[in-house]
Amino acid sequence: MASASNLNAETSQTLVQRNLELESIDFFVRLMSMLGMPRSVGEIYGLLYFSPDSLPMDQIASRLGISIGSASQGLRTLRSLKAVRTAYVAGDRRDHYFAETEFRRLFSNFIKDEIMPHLESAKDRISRMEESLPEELADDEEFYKTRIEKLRRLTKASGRLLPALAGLLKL
Amino acid sequence: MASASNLNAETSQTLVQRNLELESIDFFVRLMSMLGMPRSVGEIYGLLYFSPDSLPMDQIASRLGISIGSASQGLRTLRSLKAVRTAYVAGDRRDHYFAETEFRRLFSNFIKDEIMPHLESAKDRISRMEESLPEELADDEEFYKTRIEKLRRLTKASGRLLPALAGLLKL
DNA sequence: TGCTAATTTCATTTTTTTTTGAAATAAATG
DNA sequence: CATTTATTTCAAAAAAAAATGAAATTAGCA
Repeated sequence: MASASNLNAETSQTLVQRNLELESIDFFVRLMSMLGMPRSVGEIYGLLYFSPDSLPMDQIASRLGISIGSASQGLRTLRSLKAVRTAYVAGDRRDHYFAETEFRRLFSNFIKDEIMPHLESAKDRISRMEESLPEELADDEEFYKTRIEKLRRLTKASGRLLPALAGLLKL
Repeated sequence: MASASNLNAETSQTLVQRNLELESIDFFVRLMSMLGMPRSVGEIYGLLYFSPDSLPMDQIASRLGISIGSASQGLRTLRSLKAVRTAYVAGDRRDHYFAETEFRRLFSNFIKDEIMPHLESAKDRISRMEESLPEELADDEEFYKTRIEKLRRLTKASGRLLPALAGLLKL
């Protein structure tokens, strides 16, 4: 029953495989939570990362012991980050998910979707600060100008650096 | 009363200054929350960032409308990141806080304190995976080996890249 | 088209995180 | 050294985030 693979992929799994799966889930739960993602998202990705076969949502949910609601939401998040994709499996009308494992691309999607929008709105906020300033602040004027300028440099540098980051990721 | 500065720094503030302060608080609350810091921490830093005078804890709390408990906790966090420092003010036994504004250094502290420890433990977890593997996985063996190797490369690259990041931050 | 299985949505519940406030501690002044 | 002021700590309350589960929707199949 060990390695004949997926005649009945829904049930057979060696202990070694299960152990890896658990480590993987643990690994990605932590990683994702550093990136501000909920536990369930990390669990799902961790499960799929070490799954040789793609898995339908209901199996993801039952293997992880989470609700199908959570699974659906989590998969939506992962899909939007392009961290999972779906595969057709003949004779099964369920969607089958597998992990996208090119971290470079994942990262760059994450930066584009989750970080850059914030940076954009930060720019606006800084502009508003600058506009609010030009009254007559006399002695303190320099202080405020300097601080605003610092923020501007910070956002500018981040806006350049972060997208470049994924490119530097030589994996 | 406008610009004579701090004879009575506890109370006098122009509208322009108050407006900047609010924008700054808003700005840093968002930024900090992206980095997983609680609201109060962002508020405190935002307040101090545009404060020409250093401020004692009780004033920070009352200006922000937060409890002194929160202020104490938040300042502890900021201190540990070296994002604020204290200044002596003659004839006042309270500690007076001001914002450290060198973002490059702040960043590198953040990476060192909040990210690198996780990366370290990730390495261990990957080693454990590798050790658990070397039974006989036959056909699937390659799959698992590849995936583990990918994780190793990811953590290795991150461990190099992240600390270097602060250096690249030319502000 | 009608039926059934798969998936999504979302109000409610649960869990986790953050804040509060008051008691404990520490530190400075007279 | 006693008293007052400043700060920390931490149990309890409040707020925020995430998960659940059941109803609604969608999509495939006969």
